[in-house]
Amino acid sequence: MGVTIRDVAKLAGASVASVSATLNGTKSGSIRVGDSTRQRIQQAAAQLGYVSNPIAKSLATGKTGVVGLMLPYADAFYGHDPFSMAVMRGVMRGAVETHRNVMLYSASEGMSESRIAMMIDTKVDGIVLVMPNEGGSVITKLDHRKIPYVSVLRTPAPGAWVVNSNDYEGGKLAAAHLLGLGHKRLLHLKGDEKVMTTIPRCQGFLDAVKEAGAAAEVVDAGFDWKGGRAAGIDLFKGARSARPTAVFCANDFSAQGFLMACDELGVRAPDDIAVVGYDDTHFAETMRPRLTSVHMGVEEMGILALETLTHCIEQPAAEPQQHVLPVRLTIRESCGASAARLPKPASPLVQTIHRGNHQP
Amino acid sequence: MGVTIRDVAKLAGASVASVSATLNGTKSGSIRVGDSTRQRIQQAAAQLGYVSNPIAKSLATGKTGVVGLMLPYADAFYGHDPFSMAVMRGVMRGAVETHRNVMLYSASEGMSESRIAMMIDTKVDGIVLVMPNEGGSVITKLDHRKIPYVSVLRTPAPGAWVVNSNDYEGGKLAAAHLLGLGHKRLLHLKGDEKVMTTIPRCQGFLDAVKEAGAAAEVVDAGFDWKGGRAAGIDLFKGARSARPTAVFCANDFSAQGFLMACDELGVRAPDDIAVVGYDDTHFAETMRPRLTSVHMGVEEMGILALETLTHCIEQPAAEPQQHVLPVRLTIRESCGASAARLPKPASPLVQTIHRGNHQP
DNA sequence: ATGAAAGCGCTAACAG
DNA sequence: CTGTTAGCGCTTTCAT
Repeated sequence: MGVTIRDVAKLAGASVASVSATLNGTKSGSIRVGDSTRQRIQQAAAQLGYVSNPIAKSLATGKTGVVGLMLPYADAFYGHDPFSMAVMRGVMRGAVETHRNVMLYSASEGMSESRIAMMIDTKVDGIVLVMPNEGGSVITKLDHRKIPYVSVLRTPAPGAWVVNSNDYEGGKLAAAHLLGLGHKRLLHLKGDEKVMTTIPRCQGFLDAVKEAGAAAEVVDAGFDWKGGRAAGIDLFKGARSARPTAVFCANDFSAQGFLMACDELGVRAPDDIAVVGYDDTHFAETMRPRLTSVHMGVEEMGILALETLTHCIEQPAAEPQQHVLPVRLTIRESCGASAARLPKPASPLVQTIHRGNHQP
Repeated sequence: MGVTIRDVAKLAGASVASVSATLNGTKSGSIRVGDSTRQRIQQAAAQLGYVSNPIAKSLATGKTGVVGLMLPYADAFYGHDPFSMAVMRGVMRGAVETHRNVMLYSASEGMSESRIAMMIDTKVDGIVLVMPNEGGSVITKLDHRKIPYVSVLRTPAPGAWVVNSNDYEGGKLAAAHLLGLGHKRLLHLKGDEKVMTTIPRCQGFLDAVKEAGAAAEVVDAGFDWKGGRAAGIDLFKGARSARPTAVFCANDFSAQGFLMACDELGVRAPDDIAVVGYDDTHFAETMRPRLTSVHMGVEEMGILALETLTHCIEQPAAEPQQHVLPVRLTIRESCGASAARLPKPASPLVQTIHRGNHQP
C-alpha cells in the first residue's frame, strides 16, 4: 500500500540506512550522508510521496513520541469538570510545543484489570495522571509495568513524581482574606473528602481562622452548584442567632450555587455575605457578583506535569521530582474588598423596555 | 526488557503461532488451538507476566485501534470552547465502550505542512475532525493520505463523511419560539461568519421572522460573553424609538454576556426582554434567569461521529454517510414562556444579614 | 491442531 | 561517507 523506505532507497540508488538517516533525523547514529546522496534521496522521497511509518519506527526504537493523559471518566467525560479540562489544555499546549501527541485515557473507579491493562500498554512513553480521588489500581499497574508517570494533585508517595498545588496554603489564603476584611464568623463549604485536595484546604482554612481567634463552621457541600445552593438555602432559611458573614467554597461551582441561593433568598453578596471560591475558573468573571477565587494555575500545572514527565522518561533513575505550586488569590467583587470594586453604571440607563404582546 | 511471545511459546512448549492465537484473539485465522496447549500457554503467560506489545501488533496488522480527535487549538486548548469539549466527551464515551483509545490532535490555522504531516501520520485508524472554521489544509492532507475521517459541523462536500446539526432549523426554532410569544421586533446576535454554523442559523432565524411578517435586526457579536455584553450595552444605552423585545444569541456565552449587560443596565429579562441562547450548555441552567437555549445534542454528535468513523474505516468504499441531527429547544425562564416559570420563593426569606466590621 | 518461516517498515550496529 | 544485515514483537500463510 504505502511506499517504504526501501522504495526510496532503490529510486535514489542509495541504501536504506542513508534514507533513514536523511529522512528521519537520527542524531547520534554513526551514519552520515553526503550532500549529493541526500539530494537524490530527498528528491526520490518527494517524487514517490514517501511518508515515514511511525509505528515501524516505534517498534524499532521502543519510543512512541506520545504521552498519555489519564483523566477521571466520571468528572471529565461525563460531568463538566473544569479542572481536568484545564490540565488537559496545559498538557496539550506543552505537547504541541514539544512536537508530541497525546493519547487520552479515561479511568473509572470500577474499571476491570484487563481494561486498565488494555489502555496502559506500551503505546505511550509516559503518562500524566489526573486522579484526585481514585486510581489506586491504575498506579499499581503503572508501577508494575514500569511505565513512567507523573501524578497531578495527588498526595506524594515516596518515589513518585508529582505536581501539586499548595492546597493548605490555598485554604489559608481564603481565610486570611476574609479575616482581613473583618469577618469574625466564617463558614467553609467543604468538598468531597474522597478528593485529596479537600482536607488540606479545609485544614489550612481552619488553622488560619483559629490563629485569628475567629469562629469557623464547616459543612459538606460537595463540588457542584447544587450542593452549594442547597448549603446556602440551609444556611439562610432557618432562624439563627449568629450567622456566618463570610463563606469559603470548595470550588467555583459550589460558590456559584451558593450565590444562586443568596439571590433567590434576597441575600446580597458581598453586602450581606462575602464569598470566595476556588480554582479561579473563567466563569468566576461572569458571576454576579464577580467571584473572588483562589487561583492555582491549573494549566500551568498541566504544562509542568508534561515537563516533569519528560524528565521522568529521560532519567528514570533520577530522584523523583515533587513540585508544589504556589497559589494566589484573585480578588474580584464577591468579598467586597475595595480593590475589586468596579466602576458601576451610576444608575440604570434604561428605565423601561416595552415588551410586545404575549400569547399564553 | 519485556517478555515476548516467543518466551511464552518456549516455556509452554508451543509455537508462537499458537500463542498469538490464544493470547490475542484472531478470529478468522486458520489457527486453532487445542485445549491442552491453550492451558499451558495461558499458564506460561501468567507465570511470565506476559503483556502483548500493541506496536508490534499494529505493524503486523496495519491497524492501531486508536482514533484521532482533532480539535481547533485556539478554541479548545487556549479558550474555553464548550462545544469542542462536549464533542470530546461524546467521542470518549464511545471510545470507552468500543475499547479504543483516542489520540488528541490540535489544529491551528497557521500550522505548517510538516506539523500537520507529523500529526496525521499512520498512528491512528481514522480521525474525527472538529474544525468549524478552518482546517482546509488538514483535510487536503487527509484526503491525500487516504486517512478515513468524519467531520463534525462542517459543510458537507461530495464524498465526505460528516455529522452535522440542523443549524438552519435551530435558527428557525429560536425565532418561532420568540414569535410565538408575541414578539414583533427581534434581534439576532450573530456569531463569527468564519464559523460554518453561523450563516445557516442566521438564515433560519431571518426566514422565520420574515414568514411571520415581523421585524428583524442582526448585529455581529461573536461567540464570547464580552461580545454579547457589548452588544447589549450598545442596544440599550442609546435612545431608540423601536427597540427589539427579544434576542436570539449565537451561543450561550453570548447570551450570558447580553444578560450581564441587561443586569448592569437595569433591564430585566424576561420581563423587559426575552433572550434565547444556542448550545444548551450546562451553565444555561445556572444563569439568572435560567436560559432558554437551542439544544443540539453535542455529545451525541460526538458519539455518532465515532460510530460513523467506524463505518468509514471498515467500508471505505461505501457511500459516505452524511448525518444531520435534529435540534430542539430547551425552554427555561429567559423568554418568559409560561411552561418554564419555576416556583420561586414567595419573597426573600431573609431580610438582613449583618456583616462584620470591615477594614479598609 | 500445530509448527516453521516470511514478512510489516524502520533503526542501528557493523563492515567496508 | 555508505551499504549490508540483523532484529523490534507480532501476525499470518503454508505445510505438516
